[in-house]
Amino acid sequence: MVTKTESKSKRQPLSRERVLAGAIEVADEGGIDALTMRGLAEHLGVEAMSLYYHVANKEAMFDGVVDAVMSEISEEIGGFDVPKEIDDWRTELRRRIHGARRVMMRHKWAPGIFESRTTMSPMVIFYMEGLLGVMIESGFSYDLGHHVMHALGSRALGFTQELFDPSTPEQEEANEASFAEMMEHLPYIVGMVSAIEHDGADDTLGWCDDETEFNFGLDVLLDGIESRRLSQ
Amino acid sequence: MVTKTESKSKRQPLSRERVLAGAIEVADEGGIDALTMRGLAEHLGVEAMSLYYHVANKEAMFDGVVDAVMSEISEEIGGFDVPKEIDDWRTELRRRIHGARRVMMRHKWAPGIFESRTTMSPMVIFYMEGLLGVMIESGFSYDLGHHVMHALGSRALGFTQELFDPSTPEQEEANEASFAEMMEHLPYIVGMVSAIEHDGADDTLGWCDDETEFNFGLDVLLDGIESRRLSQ
DNA sequence: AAGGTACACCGTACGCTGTAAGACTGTCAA
DNA sequence: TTGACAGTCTTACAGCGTACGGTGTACCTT
Repeated sequence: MVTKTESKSKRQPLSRERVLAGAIEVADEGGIDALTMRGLAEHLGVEAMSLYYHVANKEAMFDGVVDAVMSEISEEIGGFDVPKEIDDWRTELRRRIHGARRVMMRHKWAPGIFESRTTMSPMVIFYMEGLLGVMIESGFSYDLGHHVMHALGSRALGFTQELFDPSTPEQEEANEASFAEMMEHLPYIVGMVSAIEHDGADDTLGWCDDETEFNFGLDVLLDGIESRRLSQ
Repeated sequence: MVTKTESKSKRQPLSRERVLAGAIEVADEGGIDALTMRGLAEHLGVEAMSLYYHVANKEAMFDGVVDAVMSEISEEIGGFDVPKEIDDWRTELRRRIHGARRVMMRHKWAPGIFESRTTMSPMVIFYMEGLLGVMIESGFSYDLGHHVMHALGSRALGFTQELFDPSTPEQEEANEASFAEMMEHLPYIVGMVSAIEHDGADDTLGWCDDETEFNFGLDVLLDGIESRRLSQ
């Protein structure tokens, strides 16, 4: 009842920024499924319906989160502007994409929500504009630049769709168990696994180093694109 | 009350197969969000809890649906077995991937649920075994084959992660509206759009022909891989 | 000082979801 | 006839997003 000065100092005001930042915190801590309106409200010391003053609905909140992540990428790579002088377009694209990837790795849930958007985030558009600008200024035709954007797809933002990555150790075990069951019908995969385990050059933890694989795929694409640029 | 012979002839027994087939029907008709346990039950003329006798839970049902879609792909391309004689590995891979893609295009919701799986579907494993087999029998090292599987990613199954594809005409309009607003800050994208609209060679409906773009990306990858195979 | 007004937040309630627990029903074997 | 069991349904519950209306507070005007 006697809450005159207390409530004033305690509760800092809510805002769209605080809602989005809180959403990212909750998702970082508990995964995307932990990000519920009620849960986020509790995290912010507020009631669920209060969020709706700053955000139209959950879907709109996701849009905002995507924009916030893109801002983080912008900081990471020092903005999206196209430099006047470009030594090597591949180096410049790689620099941006790897920066985006670092941010994505900090927020493992982010790829999933980027994929689920159906309307374009302004910040993503500006990011794409930057990539395209680098290409155009390096002698790409608009047509080739367009193709490249599609060919890169989500790789432009630093992530790929790894089919079936287990998020928990139990799932990993389950996968390996079902693998073991079918082994006799999988001569090529079994051969591959044992061949890779044998020399085990570039894998430290599991037998697939995400970073290595991402770079391999990116290099194949960029190399193939370069040869098309030269012959265009 | 007098339902002696009626119910017997009417209700054909439920089964795991009927549940999964029904799930695919519901998703085809109303999208993945329309696929709820209650909705599926109604579609099958049954109560929701009856489904749980044939399927452990919704997640397990999704696993089953993935397997069912993979079976459809298997039929589409005449099985996953590795042929004894392979003329050109690229042609053979393309044949399989395009077959998978046709099935995915019949079930537009399918990519989303493939991406959401965390444990591996047996049928997907067999599909991958087939792709890898084609490569190994064509002179790939296991190491290179492994890289290729990662580099292809979801493209191996015939779909790519197109960032922000609007699923409704309203969303498309919203996108174009927000585009128009930012146009002055998007010189490269504006240039690209007008350049492509200008000659408009291979696009019939929108300005991006999914099929063309998919093939472009796939060709870039396969070409780049071939050159690495030759120099391995 | 008194009243008006707009903003920020909250309490309650509704319809939807997946699914746990247990009761019913029909079919077949002993 | 009796029992067992597979298959289905009834009921119930907790959690979700969010519509609606109310409440408190800050500030401006008179």
